[in-house]
Amino acid sequence: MTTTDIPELPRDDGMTTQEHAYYRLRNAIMLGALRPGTALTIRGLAQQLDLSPTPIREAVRRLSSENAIEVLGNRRLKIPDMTLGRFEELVQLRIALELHAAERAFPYLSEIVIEHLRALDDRMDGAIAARDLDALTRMNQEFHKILYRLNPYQAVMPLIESLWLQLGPFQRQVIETVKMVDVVDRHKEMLAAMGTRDVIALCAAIESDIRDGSVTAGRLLLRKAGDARPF
Amino acid sequence: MTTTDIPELPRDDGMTTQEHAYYRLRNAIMLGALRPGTALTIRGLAQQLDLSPTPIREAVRRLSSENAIEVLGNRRLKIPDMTLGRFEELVQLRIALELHAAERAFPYLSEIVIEHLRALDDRMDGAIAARDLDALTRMNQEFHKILYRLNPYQAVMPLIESLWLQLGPFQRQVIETVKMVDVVDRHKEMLAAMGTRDVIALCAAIESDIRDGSVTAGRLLLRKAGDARPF
DNA sequence: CCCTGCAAAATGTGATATCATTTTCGAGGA
DNA sequence: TCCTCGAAAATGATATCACATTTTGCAGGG
Repeated sequence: MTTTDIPELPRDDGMTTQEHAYYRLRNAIMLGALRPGTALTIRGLAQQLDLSPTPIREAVRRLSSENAIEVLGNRRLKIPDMTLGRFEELVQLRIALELHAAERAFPYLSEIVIEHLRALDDRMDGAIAARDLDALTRMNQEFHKILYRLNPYQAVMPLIESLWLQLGPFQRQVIETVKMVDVVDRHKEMLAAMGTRDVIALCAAIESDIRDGSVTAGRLLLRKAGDARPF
Repeated sequence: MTTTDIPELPRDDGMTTQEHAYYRLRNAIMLGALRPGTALTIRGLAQQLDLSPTPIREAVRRLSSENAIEVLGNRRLKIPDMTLGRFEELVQLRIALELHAAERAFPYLSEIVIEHLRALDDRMDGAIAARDLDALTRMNQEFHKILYRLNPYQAVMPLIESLWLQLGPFQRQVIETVKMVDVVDRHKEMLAAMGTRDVIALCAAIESDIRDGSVTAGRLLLRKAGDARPF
């Protein structure tokens, strides 16, 4: 068994063991701590997180339902492989869903929220200066999430997060390759569009934001072996 | 405990107990056998399905990750309530996702597939004549699924199915109220559009198909108590 | 008739044990 | 050196059990 480190995560009071395991695994996947193709075992994870297999299996099943973990026929688990075709599919889906979410959140935009997002963006500049990839990823997602969740009738966020979860394992390798400067510029564009209440410009900025990370990613996947061979 | 009947479902060979429980519950929810607001208990379900609580818990967790079952803070489970706001949100999401899926599946359309869909549509006419709601629902979903899954890089189907799952408990009441004639007409429109390879018309037909079921549904929800009170 | 409080029953959770499969790995042969 | 095969180890699945918490139902008081 490869001893992939699952980052620790504080356990809130009243939190179920299974819940804790779920969020810890989820966090690890989102941040790219588990690479595509990584094989997992329930007992191995149980040992790593120092829990019994039962809550681990439940956490794993939840993640498998979100397509973050693949359950193979022979009852073994792995982080899904990334292929060029799947990657493009996921990116297109992100665009479709996140633009939809932004449009429906737009009427709920307030000056207070925009100010909040501005502050978050400033902190992201700090994370960039500090080369803190994990914090940057987390805040980037938080930025989008705050916007999308303005719409009080929430059904879209879980779907978007499933996509983030599926892209997570691969994202790490992308970010490590890139200079990571573009991301934040797009957020500045998004903020400007929000300031002038320009929904078209906002959507355009979001689409660019999503695409930015994808260009080099696609190049990475192509450099490997087209579509057949997993990454 | 209300003894809500969970419809039986054949258990394929090599199928895990947990998997069987998952599909059986999923099927029950999709077909609307469990109404919104229904309270569930793990032990109760275990007794009903004649299993131990362990595989039930895993199945329930999977469904909770797909937002088909709500896990309340006090550790109790229920089928989520339906409100007008949530319903409209889910319908809008269906439209956004299914049009996206149809567009991306379109290039893979072949005459054989269209013929297959035509045959399925004929069988749906039979189900309508026989007033078999369950079969109709199943075949209706199958119809859409066959189309969307033509695109070989599948990531969208699980998201769409999560939406179907969330609409399922409410759908039953809608269908029981309506004369159920429109649905199939839309499928004929879809088939016509496929025949002439007209993607615009196909998308329009799909959108109408999705909306059709929603009009009366929205009216049902309004007749109740606006948005605050659950259905 | 309605509210309050308390004891009994029921529930979710998580650890453990057992069983059937699957994987691992090294010995022996080509 | 490479392949085959079989035994040992590891693994996933599931039932069961113990425990803490919650719900339920009823008795007693207002």
